[in-house]
Amino acid sequence: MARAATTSDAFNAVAEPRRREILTLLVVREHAVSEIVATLRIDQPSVSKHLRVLRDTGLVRMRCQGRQKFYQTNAEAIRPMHDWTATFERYWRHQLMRVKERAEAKASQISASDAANKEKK
Amino acid sequence: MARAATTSDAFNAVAEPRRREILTLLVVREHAVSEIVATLRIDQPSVSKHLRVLRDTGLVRMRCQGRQKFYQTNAEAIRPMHDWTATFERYWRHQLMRVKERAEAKASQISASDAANKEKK
DNA sequence: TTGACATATTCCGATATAGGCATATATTTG
DNA sequence: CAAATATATGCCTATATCGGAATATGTCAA
Repeated sequence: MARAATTSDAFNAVAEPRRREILTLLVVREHAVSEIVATLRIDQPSVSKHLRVLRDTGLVRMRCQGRQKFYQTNAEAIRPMHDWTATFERYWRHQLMRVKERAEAKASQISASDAANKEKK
Repeated sequence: MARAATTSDAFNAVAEPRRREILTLLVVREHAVSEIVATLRIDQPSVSKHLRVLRDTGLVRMRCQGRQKFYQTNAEAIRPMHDWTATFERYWRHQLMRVKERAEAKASQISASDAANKEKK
C-alpha cells in the first residue's frame, strides 16, 4: 500500500509546506487564485491543485465572483490538529520543567564548588 | 517530484495515523517495541519502520536495555505543530462567534415573528 | 557454542504523489 | 461571435511511500 491520500484528512493535506503557506495566507482574508500565485510565487496550475486538496479536506472555502474564485481558510478544520497536538502539551511542559530543574541543580552545584574554591583560596 | 519524505519533518511523520497512535501511546510512558506490537496490534516490522521515521524526525527517543529497546515520545518535537495550528485559533474563535451571532439573530427574528403571530391572533 | 528471543533491515509490489507543461473550461468584453 | 482573462484539469516522469514476507543483526541463557 502507498501512503494515505492527501485528501483523506487535514493531517495529510497540511504535511505539504506549500499548502501550509497557502492556508496562512488565506486565513487573514480571502484571495483570488491569481493573488495567491502572485504572492507566493507558485505556478498557477500548482496552486489550483493545492487548492483542490485543501478544498477536498474542507480546509478552505470557495466563492465564485465572475471569472474569479476567492478562497479562504476554514480555520475550524484545523482545530482537530490543534486538539491532537494539545494532548501533548502537559508532557512537554513537564519535560521543560525537568530541564529547568536540572539546570538549577547544576547552577547550585557550581555555586557550591565556587564557594569551595573560595574557601581553598 | 514525489511527495516530501516522511522523515523530512514532524508534519510529514505525523500524517500517518499509525504513527499518531504510537506517539499517543508512548507519551504516557516508555514502551518496548514488543509492547507496542501487542498493544496496537501492528506487525513488528511495521512498528520498527514507524519508529525509525519517528526517531529520524526527533519525535521519539530510544533507550537500550539488554535486548529490548524502550521508546518514548519526545513531546517537545510536537510543539512546532501546536504553535502553527495555534495561529489559526483566533480565526476559528471568530468564526464560531459569527455563527453564534447569526443563530441569535435568527432566534430573535423567530420570537419577533412569534410575537407578530400572537398579535394576529 | 548453540539456541531462543527482541528488534531492525531489505526486497517486493502497488500506489499516490508533486512539479512542469499543455490544454480544457468558464466568464467577461469588444 | 471572437479574443482575452481566470482557473481547472490531464498527462507525464521520478520518487517516496506502506505493507508483507523473509531475513539480518544483536543480546541473553543454557
